[in-house]
Amino acid sequence: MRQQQAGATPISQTFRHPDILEIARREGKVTVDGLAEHFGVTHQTIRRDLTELADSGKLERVHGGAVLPSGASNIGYAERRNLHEEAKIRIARACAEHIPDGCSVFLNIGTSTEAVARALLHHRDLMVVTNNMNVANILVDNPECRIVLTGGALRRMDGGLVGNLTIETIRQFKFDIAVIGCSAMDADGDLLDFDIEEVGVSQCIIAQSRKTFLVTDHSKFKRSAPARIASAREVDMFFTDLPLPAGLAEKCDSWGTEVHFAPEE
Amino acid sequence: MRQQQAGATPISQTFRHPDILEIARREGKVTVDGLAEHFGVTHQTIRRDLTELADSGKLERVHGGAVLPSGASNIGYAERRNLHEEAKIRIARACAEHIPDGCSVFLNIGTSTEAVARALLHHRDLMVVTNNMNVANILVDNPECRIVLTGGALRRMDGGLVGNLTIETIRQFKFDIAVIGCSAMDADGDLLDFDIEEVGVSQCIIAQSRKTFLVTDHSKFKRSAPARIASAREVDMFFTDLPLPAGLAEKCDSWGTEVHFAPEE
DNA sequence: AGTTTTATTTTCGTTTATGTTCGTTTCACC
DNA sequence: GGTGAAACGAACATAAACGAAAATAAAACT
Repeated sequence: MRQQQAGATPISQTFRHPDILEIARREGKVTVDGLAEHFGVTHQTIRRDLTELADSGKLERVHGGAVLPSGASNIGYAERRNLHEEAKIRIARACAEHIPDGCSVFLNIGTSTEAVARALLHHRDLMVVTNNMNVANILVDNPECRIVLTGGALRRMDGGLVGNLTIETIRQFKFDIAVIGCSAMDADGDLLDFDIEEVGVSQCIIAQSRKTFLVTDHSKFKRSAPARIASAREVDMFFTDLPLPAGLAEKCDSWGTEVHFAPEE
Repeated sequence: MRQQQAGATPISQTFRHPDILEIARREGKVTVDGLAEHFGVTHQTIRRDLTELADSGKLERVHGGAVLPSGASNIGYAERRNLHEEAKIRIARACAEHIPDGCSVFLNIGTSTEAVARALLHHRDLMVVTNNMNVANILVDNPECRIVLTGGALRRMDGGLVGNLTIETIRQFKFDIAVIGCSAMDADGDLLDFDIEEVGVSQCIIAQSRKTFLVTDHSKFKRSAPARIASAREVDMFFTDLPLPAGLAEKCDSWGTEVHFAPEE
């Protein structure tokens, strides 16, 4: 009976691995041939090392060797962006139609708000404040849009700027419209998020805005998340792609929260 | 039997891809001929590389080579970036050699500091604070670098984040090294700038740093600008490409300002 | 001692990257 | 608006690189 090491961290800890990484970082790349000679071992052994290092994300395998990982950690994010992409675009377009030219808007972190940014590329005379570097990079292409970034540490995962600087920045503004996304939404109509820090930011944004727009695709209805941002009661307009779960629609109605569905084309 | 890899990431991997991207980012474009010679491979091979990079969205294919995807930055600035490009790269490299791994650095606005950012792509465990969005976009590719952006309004001209938020952010840090550029430098050894607001920022940076590095190419010696940042006396290391005008060299010497020339290769 | 586990080498069939050739498309110059 | 040269992509050949599995060596444990 063979025992297969399955769980946890299958990181084989060869003493070569640190050295390989060191060389890779110094030279930018490593070759199978070079390493085999350097350590006095077989090509096959080096290949196994490189495969392991690549599997754990420390290196990126190429034919003949390996290189440092390129675009860093935003791969998972890039995939998430493609998830429900068409729906997000439709939602974003509907949202953008309710954002008049010449007003001040906040866009927070998330793929949905980035989609809104893309939909705002032809609006005029906007003033957009954001804690999302991707939003800034997108709106650079709209020459009639003033862009303000909040300060903060850049989180590669999603381009977010996080930290206490963010809230301090937001306090200095008063927005016409806050456009926020959320990680999940439950049956009570509560907006939820995975990151407790972001919750504080979102709450602050809502407090500083005359109107609050929520953009969320239907997949968020099925998920849950630990931190509570606010109730949909505080949202003025809610943009999504599919009809709301039973009960939620009535609640929004009684709260005066306008629900807008982005029509499938 | 041909196996067609359909889903996921069909990005073929080769040593050349990272290099090609780096060249493209530096020069703004790449040519098939140039790359073929640079790597010592066939045109056909380069074409394949470019096709793959274009398919994955990293580049945009044109007849005879490839360019950076359109979205990015504006053109006037891109042109200025090419001015004295080789010199800037040499200067930046010399500067980066004096920045040890693991330290905290501020990079301010300017093409020269962006070049330094590119030279820091393989440093480890850095903490970089900047008021320059381009610097942030460059250093995203260094996974071992923490990036903090100051808040502020985005100035499209040069990617700078300007406004009172910047100084407030800087006050919260103490840097090992401040890397600053300037618009001009006069015979008295005074650093000058066109923008009065930036002067305040630069002064604040210098005050908050243990060491100050200045990066400037020789063209700045011939120009003048209205606002005074500081004297070269307050600079610890001065990186440039050509010998200083008469008189200035002696002054730097008497002030204890180390002058480093980036050698022409 | 003996046995199990782990790391490496050896071997071999398969995959992949690259160079070569050639017909087609695109560009630039007249 | 035509024409020649350059650039392009497809197809094929080949040599290098690859992964899987068995053989061997070296530790680690009983």
